[in-house]
Amino acid sequence: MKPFEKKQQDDMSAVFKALAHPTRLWMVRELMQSERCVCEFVEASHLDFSTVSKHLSLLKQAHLIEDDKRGKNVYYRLRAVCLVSIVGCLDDHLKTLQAERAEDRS
Amino acid sequence: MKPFEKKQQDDMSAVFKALAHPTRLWMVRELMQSERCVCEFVEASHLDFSTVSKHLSLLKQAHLIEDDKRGKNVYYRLRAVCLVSIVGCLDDHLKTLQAERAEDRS
DNA sequence: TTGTCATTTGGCAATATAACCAATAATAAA
DNA sequence: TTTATTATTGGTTATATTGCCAAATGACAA
Repeated sequence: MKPFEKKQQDDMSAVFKALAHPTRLWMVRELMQSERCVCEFVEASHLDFSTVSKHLSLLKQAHLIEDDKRGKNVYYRLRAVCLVSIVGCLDDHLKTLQAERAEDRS
Repeated sequence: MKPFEKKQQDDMSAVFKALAHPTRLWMVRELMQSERCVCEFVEASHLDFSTVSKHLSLLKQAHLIEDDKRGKNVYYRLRAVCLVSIVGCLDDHLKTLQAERAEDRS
């Protein structure tokens, strides 16, 4: 594998790693609706401010979201548009699996 | 969040977790080409048989691949067709980012 | 049956991740 | 300026993940 491909591979692993936590996946889904500030995530999740901030910064490092400070607040929004189709794709896949399991039981 | 949504969320996290390791991502890419038996992965990766087997079983648990034993060998193949578009999508996204960085440097 | 090959499973040590608290930074309001 | 608010960073502990080795399984061959 060429170094370029290797890097691409590692970058993509980082993307999946970023999405591999229920909290971060929930955050991405929220951002698919509209931008949110850190405090909104804190309020809705009942997690510590520091925990939320670290989750967001991980998503940012993976180039999936971006932030911008306005007034006292930091607002995050989706950067990788392809997330919408990826999550949609997997929702369908999981629904199909569930239907198959229901089928097997009947 | 309803219990059903919660489960869907956790299932999807499991999918991303399964994809979040360079070795497993490589395996998925290989399986996008054609089915492979465990020993082919072992040979190509220089990892221990047990390590390879565990990676594959993790992908299987996430319902992304399926296996079938023929003779002495166990063959794995892609189960989640949507992986092709997901990986393609992210390849494009990462290429775009790289192009942007090249742009910034010039 | 006995042996051999391909794979899986259990166990262990090294490393990575997640959550909290405390401390710090940056901005806005008083 | 001082204080309050919002967010990030550093540190610690608990938990999860990864990779290897050794042992167990399962199917075919002799």
